[in-house]
Amino acid sequence: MRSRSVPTLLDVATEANVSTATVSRSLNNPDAVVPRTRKRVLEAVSKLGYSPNFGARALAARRTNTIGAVIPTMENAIFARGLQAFQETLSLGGCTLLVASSSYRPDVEEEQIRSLVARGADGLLLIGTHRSQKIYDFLTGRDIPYVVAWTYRPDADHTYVGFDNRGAAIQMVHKVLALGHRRIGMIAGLTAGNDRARDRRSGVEEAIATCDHPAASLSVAEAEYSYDAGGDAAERLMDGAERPTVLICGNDILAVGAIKRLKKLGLQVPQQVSVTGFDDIEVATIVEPSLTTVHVPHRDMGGIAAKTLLRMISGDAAKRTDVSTGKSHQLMPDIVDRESLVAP
Amino acid sequence: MRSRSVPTLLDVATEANVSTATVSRSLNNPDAVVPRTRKRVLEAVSKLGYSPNFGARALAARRTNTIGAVIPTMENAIFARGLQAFQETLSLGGCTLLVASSSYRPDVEEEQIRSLVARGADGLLLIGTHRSQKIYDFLTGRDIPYVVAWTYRPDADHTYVGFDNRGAAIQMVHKVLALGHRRIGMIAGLTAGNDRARDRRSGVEEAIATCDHPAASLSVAEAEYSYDAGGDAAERLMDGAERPTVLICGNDILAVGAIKRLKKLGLQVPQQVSVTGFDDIEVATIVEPSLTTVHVPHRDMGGIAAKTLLRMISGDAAKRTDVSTGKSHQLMPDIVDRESLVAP
DNA sequence: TTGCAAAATGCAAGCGCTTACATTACGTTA
DNA sequence: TAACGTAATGTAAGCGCTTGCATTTTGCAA
Repeated sequence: MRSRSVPTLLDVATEANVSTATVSRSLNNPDAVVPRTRKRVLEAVSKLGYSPNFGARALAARRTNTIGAVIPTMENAIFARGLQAFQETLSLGGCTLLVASSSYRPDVEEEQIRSLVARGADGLLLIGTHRSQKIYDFLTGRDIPYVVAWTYRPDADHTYVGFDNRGAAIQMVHKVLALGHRRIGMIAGLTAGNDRARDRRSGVEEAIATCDHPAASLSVAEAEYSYDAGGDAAERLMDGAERPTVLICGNDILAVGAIKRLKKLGLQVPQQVSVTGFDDIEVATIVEPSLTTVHVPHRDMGGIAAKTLLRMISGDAAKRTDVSTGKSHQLMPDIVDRESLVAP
Repeated sequence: MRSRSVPTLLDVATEANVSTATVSRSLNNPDAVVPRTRKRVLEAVSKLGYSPNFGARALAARRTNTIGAVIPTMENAIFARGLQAFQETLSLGGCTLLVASSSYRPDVEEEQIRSLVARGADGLLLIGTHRSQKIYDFLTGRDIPYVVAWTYRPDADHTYVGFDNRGAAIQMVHKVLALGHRRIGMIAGLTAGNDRARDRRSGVEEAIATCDHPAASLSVAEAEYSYDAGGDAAERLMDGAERPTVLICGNDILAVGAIKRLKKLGLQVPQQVSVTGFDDIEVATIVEPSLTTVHVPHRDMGGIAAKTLLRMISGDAAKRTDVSTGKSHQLMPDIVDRESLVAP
């Protein structure tokens, strides 16, 4: 039998014997109110257990100090880590982060984006470029700044904070080739609707097609993001006519799955087959042999994305989508040498 | 020079030549409107690219269909997995999930909880019980249902969806004792402000104190949630006067960190030292030797928590905090035997 | 003490939406 | 065809907050 309804600004005002305007100001712009009054207001606030209604505030103030992020899934360490940094930097800037995950489904992603915008997100963090133009138009039409992360493109279509997936893949191929490998297998992540996976795959394909080792051959298998799928793909590849001497993997999970399976099949890694990864998540150092992989500075990326977004939303509407305000930022991944890659 | 401002309900109404009430109804309660009208409205909506303002809606309707969750960190696989399932179930029930992370800081957590409530969360998912009574009062006073997850207690103070951390720890000790270990080391997670970690630690301590093996001894080290910290703690423990024959770890990350370090120090795992974990995250199967650990059904837990919350918020205000509506649910963890634990 | 500018506070108009209630349109029945 | 019940639509009052402008208070110089 409680349920005296939730206290509002007016209740606080009455309690403190001031107007609602003064209460509002004591809360949002303390300097505009004399200390004595402010103190009285704050007391009333805590006495009543008042806490402002966000929707009403957003409605009246037309600013929410909220940034939204839509990620494919929380179950992927690389997003988790980047987001954590993103959030930390954001809160330094006084912004709150709202996270939604799309399960890699474009329709869900679109819905989530709209939902975040409806909730008043002042800006958005998006993963990868691959989405319908309609969504970009929607965002632009509403003047909502966004940054595209985990990907970098030299074009000026969006504000990117990321790295060149394809370039890094090419680099890895060159390294593999230089060691003398010629029969190469690739376990790619699912490329449908995933530009990062696609860039990595096409980078590998291109690098091999255009290299000056005529003997170099490539066979590719795609696998969903799981250890088992990586293992299955590895098994399939090793069953092929041209048994590869190296397996280049689209991400560390696939690589680790591959290593485990190869060992189970009695193959020695890296003596008989080398394996490489991509992302450099922690498990890369846990698996044996430890994984030679492409290191991506996820935390830096999150931090820079946050700063970029903060800058973009603080600019006045006119400048929001301005190129100089939303300057893209390219991060440089590098290969970290561990044990899983050796000469054939 | 675009910036015709964002379309509102009124714009749509004008465009479709109806009242705002009709537009609102076509969107939220289609059956209340004749198909011909509805069609006209929907056309206007898509022509204008209208999308409702969430804050305004929440303000007027006093219901948001939103559930909030505050987790310690996104960088922990166990929360990520549970949350993913939580979200999936929630969206089946037509609810959206808002996630915030507290970095294990009580003050931040409180702030996040208030912020989620201010944002209109209809219900909350909280991790563990350890927080100031003030917060629970706040939630109760506002009639906001919440479930406490990742922990289960037989009391009726809250609605729990979780498991008995202490019980599981005790179980593990019995197993270790039964194998013949007597000099036991424990690497516990940081227990300050973390009831899960504390329960696991006290479970181990109690089980050893009350067992009927007078020779059994225990030394404990705490470590933050990282591989390195786990390794350091392992090293410290092995340097002690009574070198343990088994290391019981408060979570898998610590256990894996310990295994890696022990191997580096030239100790054979499990022949010279056994190691056990807690959580059963994927890396438990990657490390060598694979980890004997306590398996916790994280996904189930997320799903059940979501269903419980959904049930609680659909009840009318009077029943919300009713015991039968918010029935606690205890999940049963079990030990999965792998390679890292053998007789001394 | 008086007068005045500046600082502090109050007033009230919305922000975009939902919904109780009033009004209108429609299809039936006598 | 008239009268009436019902379904469809419209009207308008807020929901809780911010903020431009009006009003009051304050501090200080004369």
